[in-house]
Amino acid sequence: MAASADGGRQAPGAWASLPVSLEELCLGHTLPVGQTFRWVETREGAFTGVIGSRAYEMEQMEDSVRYRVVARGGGAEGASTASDESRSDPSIEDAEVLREYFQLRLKLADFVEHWSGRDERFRAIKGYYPGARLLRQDPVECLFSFVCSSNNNIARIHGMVNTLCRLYGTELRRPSEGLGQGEDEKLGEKLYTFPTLEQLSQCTEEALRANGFGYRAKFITGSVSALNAMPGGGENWLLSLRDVPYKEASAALTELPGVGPKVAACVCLFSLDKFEAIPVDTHVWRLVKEHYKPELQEKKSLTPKLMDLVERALIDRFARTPGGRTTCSSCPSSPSSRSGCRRSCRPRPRGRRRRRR
DNA sequence: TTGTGACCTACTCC
DNA sequence: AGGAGTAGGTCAC
Repeated sequence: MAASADGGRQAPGAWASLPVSLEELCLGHTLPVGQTFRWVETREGAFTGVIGSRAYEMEQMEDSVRYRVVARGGGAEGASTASDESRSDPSIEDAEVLREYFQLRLKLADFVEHWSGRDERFRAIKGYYPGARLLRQDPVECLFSFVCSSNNNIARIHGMVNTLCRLYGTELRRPSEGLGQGEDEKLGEKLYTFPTLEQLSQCTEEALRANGFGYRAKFITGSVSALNAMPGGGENWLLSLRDVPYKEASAALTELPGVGPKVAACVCLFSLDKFEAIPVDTHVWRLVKEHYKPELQEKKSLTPKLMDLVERALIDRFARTPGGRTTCSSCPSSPSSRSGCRRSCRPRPRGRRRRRR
């Protein structure tokens, strides 16, 4: 724990360590692959990003991941999903937030073994993507991030999510000594929480359009309004979807403007514990036609019905047990997620891929 | 039920 | 140089 950061200078946030191997958690295969848009790679193998009301710096080490909190929320905790941190040791809470976010209670090796036994192709390529984990994100953040994702690319989605945070989120406090000076060019000068629904309620379609959201502007304001109309509040309504079956949650989400089957699947998978959700995007669609369902080659467009079919095919292939039940309830990651098909297949033994910017 | 085009924007390819 | 194609789609016909 608490290794000193650099010889002399007192580090504002002490470094601590998560005892996980690269096979269990590789930051480079988990954070910049399109399931979250809140992390910036500040240098090789090191990322800075915000979870709830804490900003973390994380770095991939030989047999662990080290981290420190570089900024925190103010009095009003904003989008924090963690319980009250005043009651217990903040450093314990800091670690617990990470364990929950990275779902470290789930052992990735068990699932890699299971999928390897079910699919030859997975077996052949698994070594190229060690430690690619599924995150458990805040549903509000996840929803609005993926509403921005339609007809879009990762770099631009990243920019839009940052804009939402900068315009409507809460600025996080850095400890006294200016932390991380010098790496701020990539990071931006300030760190913000993702805005709460209440904060998002301030935004207008015109303001969003002026900030480059395009036709997604009315999706965002529309979804904010729809969520605000939910009895008990939109945040609670979204969280309550964790307790209903996947298809039910997905159907409820697609009622929101800007949320189609693909975005709903993303929100279900990345924030609502629906491990059987498979976001069928253009890449998954192509991959499935190429390797699993060649008879679909002739299909022109990807209709909701076909998305269902693709999803079922992948569930059958990877999650079905001989008894006919799926293993989805405990499945930590989907082998069909984009981490598999978008990345080159060059071996990266240390798992630290460069990202193009 | 499926197919089609519009929708914002930036970047790559040719 | 500049148009077409594409990027992790959704919506309205």
